Amino acid sequence: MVISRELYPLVIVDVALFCIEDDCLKVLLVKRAEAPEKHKWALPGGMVKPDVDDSLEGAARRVLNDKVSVDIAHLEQVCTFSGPKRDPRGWSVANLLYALLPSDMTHALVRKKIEAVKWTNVSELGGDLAFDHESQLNQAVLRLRAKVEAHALPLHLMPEKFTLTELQRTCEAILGHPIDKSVFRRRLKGSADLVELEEFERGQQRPARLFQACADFKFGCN
Amino acid sequence: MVISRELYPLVIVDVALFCIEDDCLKVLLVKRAEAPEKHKWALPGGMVKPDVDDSLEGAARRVLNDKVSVDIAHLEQVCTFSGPKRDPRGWSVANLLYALLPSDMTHALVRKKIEAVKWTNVSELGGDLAFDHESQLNQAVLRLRAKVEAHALPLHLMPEKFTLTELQRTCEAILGHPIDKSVFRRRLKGSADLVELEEFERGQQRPARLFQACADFKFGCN
DNA sequence: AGAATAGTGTCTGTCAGACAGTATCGC
DNA sequence: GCGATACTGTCTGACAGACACTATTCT
Repeated sequence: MVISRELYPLVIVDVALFCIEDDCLKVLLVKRAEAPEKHKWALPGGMVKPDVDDSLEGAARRVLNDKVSVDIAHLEQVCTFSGPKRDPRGWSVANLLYALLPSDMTHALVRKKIEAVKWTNVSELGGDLAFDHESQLNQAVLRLRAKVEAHALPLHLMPEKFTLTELQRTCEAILGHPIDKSVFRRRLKGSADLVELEEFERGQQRPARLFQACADFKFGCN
Repeated sequence: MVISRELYPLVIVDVALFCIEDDCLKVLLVKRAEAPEKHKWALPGGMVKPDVDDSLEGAARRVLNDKVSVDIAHLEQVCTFSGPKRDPRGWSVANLLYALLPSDMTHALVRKKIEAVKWTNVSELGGDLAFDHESQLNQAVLRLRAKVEAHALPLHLMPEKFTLTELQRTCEAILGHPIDKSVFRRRLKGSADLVELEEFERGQQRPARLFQACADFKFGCN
């Protein structure tokens, strides 16, 4: 059955999946195995399938499962890109969502239905992404940054247990600039999102106390 | 031509058009002239038409023009509502946008293609809106409030010339609580968005200085 | 002891909230 | 002068930035 592209827009979800690696904010890119934009790097994305998906968030979850076999804790709408030109297949609406992957799961990805996968430092983009994905990625980064600036803690990016210094490095990676240690820790004092553990991380120096996210933590709901 | 609803989602734009009337924040509701949800009050909205629209914003502008004959200065995406159940016609994606109408234009509306139009106080909703429009409206109000709380000035709601007291009343109507006068004015001192005029509004008391938005004002871009 | 990292204390400037005070109009 | 509204001044507390300081580990 042929659908008239003059009558119905394509509905797409694209996902910016972030993680922290080497104290840098990275985003998942996939190499497209099919036209259009074949062999180009892109955000993982795909058509919304009304017979399978229950919502845009569900579609985004399915796409991530299909392409890299991950289940995602946090998923959030950013904004929408639309128009006749942004996809050569026709008038389209791309719904951008972003998601956060804990840093102890970045190596658990399994490539499927695509040519390749990579984590790319968001500040070192080649500038040759498919479609309008570079604009999309910029919007997703801006949104994530805005949340952290509004004092939301990106705990979904952290492993189960972490030190305050690790959390600070994560926030710095997102914001793109250093934060004063005492300012950062002062803010955390009153936070109900963190649970102080009686465990310590032992290294080459003074051990650091470990923390974890509180049970009902949701990013962005203060 | 029949389209398989199992394969392609409906793409809709819904618009929350706000204005200030009697120092209250009001939203435009239209009474639907067609099924589904015939005769129910709803946000103005409609299908995106790829053969006519150049983007979701363009579609929203067209919808407002079609139903109440207004051209809108400020239009912004809020978020998206999706799923198989929210519209009886099938799996749909409703893109919610909001817009601001200057208070000296609220009587310029011309009803077209709909049964009726009304401005409704957002804090006095009957609770019987069509589809998920009540949730949508709540999201739009939250977004508008967040912007004003972040010190964006809702100048698109104001007439061309206005006093600081009028602007304060507008912000209070959006936020839903009073603001201290001196705090409000102190903030405005440094604002590049306002142009101080040499005109005054004369009334029963001491005349108040008039202001207007600066030439390149855009809501939310500080 | 010294290096390294964890964690704290304190000074300062900025700004919001609260509220009182002054200024300028019509009557 | 009086009422009403426009507009300003000032005190206070909360908090961010800057930076120095103490604490605890390993070598």
